[in-house]
Amino acid sequence: MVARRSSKRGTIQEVARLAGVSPATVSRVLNNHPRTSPETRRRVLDAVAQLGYVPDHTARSLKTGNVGEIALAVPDIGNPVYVAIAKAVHEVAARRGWWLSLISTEGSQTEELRALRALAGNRIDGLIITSLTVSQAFLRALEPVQGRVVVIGRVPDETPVDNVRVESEVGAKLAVEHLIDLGCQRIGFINGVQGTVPSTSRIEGYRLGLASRGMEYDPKLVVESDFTIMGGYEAIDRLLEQAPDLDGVFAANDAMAIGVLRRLRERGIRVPHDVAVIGMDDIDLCRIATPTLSTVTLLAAERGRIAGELLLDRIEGRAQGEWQRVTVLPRLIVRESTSLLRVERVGPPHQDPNVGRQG
Amino acid sequence: MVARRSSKRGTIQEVARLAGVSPATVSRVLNNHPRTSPETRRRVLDAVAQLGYVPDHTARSLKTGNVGEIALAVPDIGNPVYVAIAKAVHEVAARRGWWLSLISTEGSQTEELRALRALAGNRIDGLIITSLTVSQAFLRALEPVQGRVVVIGRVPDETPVDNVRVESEVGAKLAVEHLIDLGCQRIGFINGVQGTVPSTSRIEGYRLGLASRGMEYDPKLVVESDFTIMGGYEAIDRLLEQAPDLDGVFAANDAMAIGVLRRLRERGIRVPHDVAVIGMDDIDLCRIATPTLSTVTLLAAERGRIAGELLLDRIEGRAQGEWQRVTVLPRLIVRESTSLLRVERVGPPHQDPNVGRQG
DNA sequence: AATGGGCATGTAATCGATTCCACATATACG
DNA sequence: CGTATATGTGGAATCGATTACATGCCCATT
Repeated sequence: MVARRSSKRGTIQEVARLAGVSPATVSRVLNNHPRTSPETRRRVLDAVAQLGYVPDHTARSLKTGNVGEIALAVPDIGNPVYVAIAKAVHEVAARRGWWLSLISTEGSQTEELRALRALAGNRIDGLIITSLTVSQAFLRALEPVQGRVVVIGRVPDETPVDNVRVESEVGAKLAVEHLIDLGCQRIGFINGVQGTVPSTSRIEGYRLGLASRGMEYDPKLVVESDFTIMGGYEAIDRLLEQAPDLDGVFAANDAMAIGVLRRLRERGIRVPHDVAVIGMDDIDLCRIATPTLSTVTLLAAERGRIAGELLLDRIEGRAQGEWQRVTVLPRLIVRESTSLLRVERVGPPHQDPNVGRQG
Repeated sequence: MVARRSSKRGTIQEVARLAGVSPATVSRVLNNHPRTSPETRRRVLDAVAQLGYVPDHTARSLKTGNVGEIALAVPDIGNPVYVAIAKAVHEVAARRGWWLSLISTEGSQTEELRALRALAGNRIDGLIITSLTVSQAFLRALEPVQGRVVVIGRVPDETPVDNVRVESEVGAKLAVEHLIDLGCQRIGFINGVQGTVPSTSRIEGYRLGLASRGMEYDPKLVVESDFTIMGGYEAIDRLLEQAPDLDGVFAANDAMAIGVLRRLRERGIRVPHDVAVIGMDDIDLCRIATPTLSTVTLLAAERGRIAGELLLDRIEGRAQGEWQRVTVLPRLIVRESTSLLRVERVGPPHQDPNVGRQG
């Protein structure tokens, strides 16, 4: 990585010379300082236009001590959940006059630490980070950048950051209870990558849901996968092998649930008649899937918005003291994949009643 | 947008004082200059560790004249095509030691110009930009940043940038010819937002495809939509109203084609038996859709990779002179939505033969 | 006419690193 | 032993902006 700035766009000195004023005056005009005469102002702006001058952002940042940019680091920009978060943060940042850039960490801890280092080195002013696995190294790296970082996803209580969380155990519990209330007796669970924060809380919620309805936990009903469509597609085969009497499936996210729907259709197993399926996240695809997919929304956009506001409040100096802990509550969304259970359907497929609601 | 750097992480001066050397020496150690004694090196690194010192990126950039960062500006990070491009660029950037950040312009020209200004102001070293509508203002803004920008998407020949293109007319033509060769007589076309570069070239290809097989262009067979799933969903209704005798549909992208599939299923129209459907882009969803969706790939990942290499070759000084024009050729990918046309299907749905191929 | 205040502008210090140049010391060579 | 060369380190200039402070001017007030 070697580069050298190529096209000289001119400096403030050259603008000053051309306009016949001092660099200080040019700076004042460009930054809209109150005391500048209209005449000087015009001369400076003319010179700027003539040279095509653009202030050097690096020099400006060095002097002013801030760069006007925040970043959002997510494990995978291909994941619709993170896209939803990103769009929400982007909206907040734009409204409040900040530049947002996105960083895809590909789930690698090295990349996460790199993002935190970028923050420590003042490459950016603030960072919103969503980490799948909150390690000790990660927590240590948060120390030196206190007050400039917001974590989406649960961190230990004493961690010195603002934090946006979702009670995903509660969400998983809602999903399982919903299946049970529909009449399901044998509910399979397809989890994501073991050891990650989301997978841990979802298996916990699965157990809670069973317990709350007095049902036994059976390890035969649980398989592990990887949070992708193809992962769900192959996981349902393993699950059916372990538990052929299955009549409901809860997948730890919608992507896997959609893989499940696809595979079940291939195998001639009807949803929801033979097996009811529910996912989690409420991505746009749920409304496109066949049948439309019931799910539990974890309010990704809402969390993104909150994280954005928290971060900017903090780095704009609008908020001080106490680290914030904001928790959002999941909601159940019922669609075709858990409707009409064991009731024969008549007539053509109908329009999804949830079409048009906010994703 | 007001902020001030909060936590002082210390400066190179303080490290120097603690290590009992000069700032120059600290800098040399940190940048792995050849002539530094092991003893001094150790003392400096100890001091760095003790203070938790991280070099100020802004100051470093000002002096060295480059920031080690490139950006990719896309109209919509929610669009899988741009995600594919982003992943490819990210891979190239990481391999070559550059930091990549993503900018979502939301299709707004203001945001595109803002990205180009960021480049002009040395906030970033290089930029890859994909623009839906190449305006005069846009082309003018490219002038001052010559040699540091790559455009994905066609620009006028004389434009002073490296350029990666795809012959999407040829792609559209392939799709239409494929439908005709299957026996389709009345092929509808659902275009995206009129006036954008992609939509212009796709309607052109549609006409070319018809012409090459001696078929007439009928305006009744064309409707406009917006490149989204929901857009395709409602557009097919309009199209069927104008042309009830339709037996094939070419949608200007896969997202709309998937909306079409969904709506046709709701209306009890069988694909491909009654109407064959083909899209364009080859997004992952094609292999998940019911039926799996035939399409024409425009090689998004490949274009991203090429753009990344071109940009870095240029700003690393590895390439000079002549502006590059790289064109990739679309390929037809046949799946269920255009297979077995007018042949009754037997047995259960089969595995998509394209599963596993590179998206 | 002298004084004072407000205003527009210039001078120069500053942000925190990198790097050219000079210098001191150590080593090699004849 | 004296000179030449190699090596490690420090001093100070520098990148390009912002901004505190100083300055000079004009006009109002007494």
